[in-house]
Amino acid sequence: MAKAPQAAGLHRASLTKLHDLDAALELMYYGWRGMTLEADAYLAKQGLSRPHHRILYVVARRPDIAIGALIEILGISKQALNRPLNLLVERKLVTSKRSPEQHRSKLLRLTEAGRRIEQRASDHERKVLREAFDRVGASGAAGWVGVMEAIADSN
Amino acid sequence: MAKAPQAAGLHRASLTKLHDLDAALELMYYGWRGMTLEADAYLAKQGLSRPHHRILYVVARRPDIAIGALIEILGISKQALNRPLNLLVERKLVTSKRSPEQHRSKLLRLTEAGRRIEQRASDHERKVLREAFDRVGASGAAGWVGVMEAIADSN
DNA sequence: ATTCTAAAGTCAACGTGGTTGACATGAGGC
DNA sequence: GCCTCATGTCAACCACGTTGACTTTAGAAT
Repeated sequence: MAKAPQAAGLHRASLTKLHDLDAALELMYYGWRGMTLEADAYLAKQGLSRPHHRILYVVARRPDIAIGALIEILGISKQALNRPLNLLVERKLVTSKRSPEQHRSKLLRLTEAGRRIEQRASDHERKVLREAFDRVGASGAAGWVGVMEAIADSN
Repeated sequence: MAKAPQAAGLHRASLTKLHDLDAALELMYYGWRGMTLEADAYLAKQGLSRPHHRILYVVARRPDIAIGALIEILGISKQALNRPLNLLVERKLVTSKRSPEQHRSKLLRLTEAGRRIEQRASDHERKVLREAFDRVGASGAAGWVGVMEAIADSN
């Protein structure tokens, strides 16, 4: 976990389009990168990366989530979760306690520091989105949401 | 290189939203996954994965591209390109020839088989986009493009 | 012709994000 | 006391990326 992501892909375009939807396809790629670029750079400065952010993001929105539920949501294996989560606990960004009644599962929460980092990383992403939405106005934003929902639900 | 990507993330949502843009942020995540899911599954069946597809995609749109230019566009190192590209050449999906006059650089092209796989993989992605665009109509699609361009160009 | 340089190829070491499989621990249910 | 479930941990593996250090190839320059 280190290293800021590099330039990559340069400027989009420069490729001739073979199909009418190639431009849209590339926009999805560069859009994803555009949204995450600053956030990844910020996380890298903190010695963290995307998987850590995903954990922080989910735990922030589901305080007292158990490990098993977190695994489900992230869609990764228990072992894959282990390392990044332990790092977050070591760094005191996440606390892991057994609850009073339900001792069987551990409950995860963000510490103040964890909340701060989650917020800042996500803020970078939200900032990019906000500026884009502002640029195109409410109707454009609504269109974007409609398309993305259709894509997200296409599986 | 093998294994189809697994479910992961389940259904989107189920997370409480801390900010007004959280929904959009998650839409970007699930949108990217939604677009690439089928394509990745298809590629996995061919024993290929995303990096191979990126190579095929670029070479298809820039026939006779040199290795150096490909590295630039993909934004990865020469060594990182080497393995997947060699696999593609071994499988006769890509040909690599020195040109008559410019012997210094090799020129890459897709074979018929390479073109076919590139097309099918990209078709899966374009299909998802097309259905989404059809669902929201031309104005929604235009909004989507506007937002994505703003995001892509935000760096 | 020899030397210099640019493009490409190759090797080794490493980091990180995943995967399985196997096994240990901790705590509630019966 | 045992069973079971949630969690933790170890080892092996794979894919994808990185640097660094070289070699090979072939055009360019003196």
